[in-house]
Amino acid sequence: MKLIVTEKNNAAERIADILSNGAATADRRHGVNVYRFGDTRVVGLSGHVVGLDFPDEYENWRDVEPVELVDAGLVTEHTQENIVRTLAELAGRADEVLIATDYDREGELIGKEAHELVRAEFDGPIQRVRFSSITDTEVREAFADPDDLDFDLAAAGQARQVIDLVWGAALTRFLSLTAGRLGEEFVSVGRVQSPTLKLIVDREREIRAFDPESYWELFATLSGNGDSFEAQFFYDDNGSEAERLWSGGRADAVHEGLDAATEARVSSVRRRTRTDNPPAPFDTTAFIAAAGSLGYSAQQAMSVAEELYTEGYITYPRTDNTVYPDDLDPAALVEAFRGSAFDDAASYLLDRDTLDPTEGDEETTDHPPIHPTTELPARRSLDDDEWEIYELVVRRFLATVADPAEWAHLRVTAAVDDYRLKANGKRLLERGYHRVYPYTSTSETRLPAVEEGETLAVEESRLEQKETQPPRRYGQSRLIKEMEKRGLGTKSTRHNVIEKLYDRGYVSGDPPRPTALAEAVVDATEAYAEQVVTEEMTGELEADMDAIAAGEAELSTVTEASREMLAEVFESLRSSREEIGEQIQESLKSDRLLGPCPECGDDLLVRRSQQGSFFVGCDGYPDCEYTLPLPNSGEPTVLSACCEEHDLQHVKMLDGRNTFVHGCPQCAADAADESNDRVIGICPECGTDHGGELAIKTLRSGSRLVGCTRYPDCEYSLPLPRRGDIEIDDPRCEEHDLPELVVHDGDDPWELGCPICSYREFRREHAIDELEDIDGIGGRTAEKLSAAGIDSPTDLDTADPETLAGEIQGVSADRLREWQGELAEQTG
DNA sequence: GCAAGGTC
Repeated sequence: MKLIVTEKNNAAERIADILSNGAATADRRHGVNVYRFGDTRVVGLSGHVVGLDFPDEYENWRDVEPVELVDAGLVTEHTQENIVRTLAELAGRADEVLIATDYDREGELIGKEAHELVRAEFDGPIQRVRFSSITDTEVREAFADPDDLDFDLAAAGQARQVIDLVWGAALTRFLSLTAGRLGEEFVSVGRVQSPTLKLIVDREREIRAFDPESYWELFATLSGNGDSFEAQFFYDDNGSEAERLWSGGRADAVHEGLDAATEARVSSVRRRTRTDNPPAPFDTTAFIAAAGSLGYSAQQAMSVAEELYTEGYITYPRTDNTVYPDDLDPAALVEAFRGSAFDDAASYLLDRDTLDPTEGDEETTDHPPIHPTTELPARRSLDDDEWEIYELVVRRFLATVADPAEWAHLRVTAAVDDYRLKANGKRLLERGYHRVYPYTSTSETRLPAVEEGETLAVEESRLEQKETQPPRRYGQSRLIKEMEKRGLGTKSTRHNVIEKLYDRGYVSGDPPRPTALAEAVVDATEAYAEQVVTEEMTGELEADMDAIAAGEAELSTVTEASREMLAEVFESLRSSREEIGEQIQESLKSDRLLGPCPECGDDLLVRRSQQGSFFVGCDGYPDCEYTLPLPNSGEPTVLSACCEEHDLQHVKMLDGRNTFVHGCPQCAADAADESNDRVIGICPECGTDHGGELAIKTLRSGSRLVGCTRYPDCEYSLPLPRRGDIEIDDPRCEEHDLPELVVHDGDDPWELGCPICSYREFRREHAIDELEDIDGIGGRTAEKLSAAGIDSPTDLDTADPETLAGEIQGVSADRLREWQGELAEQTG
């Protein structure tokens, strides 16, 4: 039997399909897919199936000195037992084994792991095949000419594993122990995460140190032939054009001059056409950036893309490649979109003579750029996010084979006495790729047609005082680009690293802002282990890995030298242990510090109750028991803005799209204490028995609700929006005999209606959203389920498929059972 | 429980 081992299931399936001319069938063995055709079996790993770790005796953080990890031996352990067992069983029956993992360094190491697992059961030939993308020709050619595994290249990957583990674990434990942070909230350090964090912290320091400078800009409205346009004053500054004036006196003088003038003479008109080339194919970084401008975080964008990939609608989303492989036939792929939701774009493109795809700078050997496959999803089989991302990938592909756009640029300069004004206009001449790719701006700036020498009227002039701005914080996609530029992380890990910084409490908000903890950790690491907080370590590691791969250095020599360096770091850390610990602890406190306690003058801090909810409490506890509540949604973060009345810093609740500023918690509590409940009707729960009434209430946490006046004896309540004035309107709901509520927040009043009806509708929509998250359930089906009384995934899970199928048209009991299974899998 | 790298 011939055994083929790939890096992932998806690759196994496709390779089996190609080599068997579509005849392969799948079996499951210990929950692992094994593809079979003739005498061949193909099995996919799941990336690394063995992991590197310290032996058990190093497990306890308190009992082991971190420095002991520096020279500790390492052991490998199986991390995917089912796959390892399947592989071993297949190897036992094989008489030929081919390793077909990805064609890159990490793939070679994964291949070596498979090699060792196979070798334990089998002593025949084990060979390696390499192909740059899983396409018919490439795969066939690779299998016709197998090679040997490159153990040097795999050893280069092992060097990375060892060095990352030893440095990361030893320093993470050291900082966590010195700061007294053990358990879930440890203080982590790593070769990739720490330099990334330093990027964010350094930028924040620049922003803080920034000293804004005033400057002035001048504008004038010019008109001629019944048309008017805006022009800006400019002057010559040592041979280059400048618009900003740095002296207020000079700005006033120019303004007076322009104000006094009535006429401007057009001194030049310059027309140029500009070619606007279509974008390069998507690699992971460019994809994340494009999805980012649609509002997706890096992590969200990748999760959706991975889902689309697993379903077979797009190619592998983790790639650095920006050049389509030779055997991608662009015309055939465009043709596949005829008659689809992208028919217009596809037909337009197929009317061209040639479809010549763009290329980016990077051509790699493991995966093609991200593009759609010829398998098209039905709109209703995807949820809104999936469809939006799918459409982005499709349109990006279509854009790469479309024509360039053409712009007409027009520049007009005019003279007013000795002063000069300019205006720039642009018009889209040829839409080109913008026809199929609506994500980049095509907004035009129109200027009227004016001729050189023409006289225009000066309608009005304007002086604007401005200030220079500090550098901007890195957004997530910008951060990923910076990481890529510096060689930090890989296409598969960069977005996870950013997510990790959030999880560790190093950054919050979007764009990510560093916490005081992050600054303290970067400070401490810069002082004692500079290598790990700069990209220098990655650079040196790359060089060492290249040397190992080229056979010029030994794995053990490289890791020994690295351990030696780490030992020196620990030498210098030893005497500063207490100082570092105090600094980190202080930073942790300052991240939560609001201001003085009104009762005892000690510090008020954001704290967390044993139940996990946040509140404001005094550092003097238990001597001082002063507390203030916080809203019950989101994670609190302390802002720099401060309440003048109470000297407490404002609090913001971070909760994705539902993020809001809570403000001063003392003010919120005071406002609630001063507000009166407004009775609007009878409590539906206890009104008839105990005379409970429903009232609009404001809680000390800032939340508002419609609740029973007999609280806490009756806990009936309905949520109300946090912001805006609530008006009680005249018409009453017939069903519930309650008034309709109107929320005034901003310009448009929001008619909330009867609070019971409105909450019921909110619950229904929420239920539909949740049901749609189950694989295989589209928007329509979710609505049907909801109409049949399924209010949540739990309801679906406990429903009897036969009964429910009888109530919903077009949904069989079998499909319901399928979804129940899916649900069980998704919720684990 | 530590890292970073695969993959889901």
